[in-house]
Amino acid sequence: MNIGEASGRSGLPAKTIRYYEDIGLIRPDRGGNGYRDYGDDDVHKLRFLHRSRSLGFSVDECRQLLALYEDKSRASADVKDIASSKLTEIDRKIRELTELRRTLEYLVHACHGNARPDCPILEELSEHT
Amino acid sequence: MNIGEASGRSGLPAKTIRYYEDIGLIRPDRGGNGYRDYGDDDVHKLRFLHRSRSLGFSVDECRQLLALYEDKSRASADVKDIASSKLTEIDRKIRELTELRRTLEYLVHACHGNARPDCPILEELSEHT
DNA sequence: GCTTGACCTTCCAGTAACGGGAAGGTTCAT
DNA sequence: ATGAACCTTCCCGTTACTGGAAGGTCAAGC
Repeated sequence: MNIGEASGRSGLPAKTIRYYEDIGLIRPDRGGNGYRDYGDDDVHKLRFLHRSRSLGFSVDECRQLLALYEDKSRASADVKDIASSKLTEIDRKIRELTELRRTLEYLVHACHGNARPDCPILEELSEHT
Repeated sequence: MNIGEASGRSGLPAKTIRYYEDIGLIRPDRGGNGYRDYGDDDVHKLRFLHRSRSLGFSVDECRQLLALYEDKSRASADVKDIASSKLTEIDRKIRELTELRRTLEYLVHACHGNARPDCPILEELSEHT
């Protein structure tokens, strides 16, 4: 498929997809016309990149995560190390999002209807750190 | 307190804290010596910024969230709108992190000990989208 | 077959969100 | 009073894109 469809299916702008190719994250085929040609697995990777980027992982971390899949020759111990260090980080992110969620929920429900004089959102936010 | 201590307490590099001042996110006082002087509430804000940035919110989204607290004159309906649209996004992020977590967990436990021939991490990753 | 519009290509320049490091002022302990 | 450890501004570099120009390709309709 062309880059437009890959963009539509992955949610990533075509510009970004080309950029990811520039920095070596994905290697699409080329048609005789010079157009990039993406397969379903490319779309999987792009979708994965879209997600993990939006969750606060750097492009380099995404590259590591992708490598877990792609580098079939990598030793399993390495895979475990990288994956479990990411697991720790993911758990932290989930905890923090949950706390942020609770705080916003409070803001929506507790400060109802009228001007909030002293909604303690920031105190809430930092109390649970 | 000086920027070094504010950095230590918030987890943000001093460079980043100065940058956040440049773009108008925080307004510390200045001492007679020209040094920036941070209060506890500044540290709260910085800690909040540190967190929400690492969770994939843009600086501009963080600015909105901070504004929920700071702009006391804002109408409550606006607060609710912004906060609840962020709530939706937070829920999505939590869902995606949970799925990513499950996939990595699988990678760590299911592909144990030896070279993985066909660890379907990407299929897993995209299946649940 | 020829145009037209929606694709695609490369390239170059700009932006956002920092980070490194120079050049110099301040503070504090020895 | 001198060195270490802070702090200041300024400027340049990097990461991860984003916009736009200039031009090639393709499928549909006349």
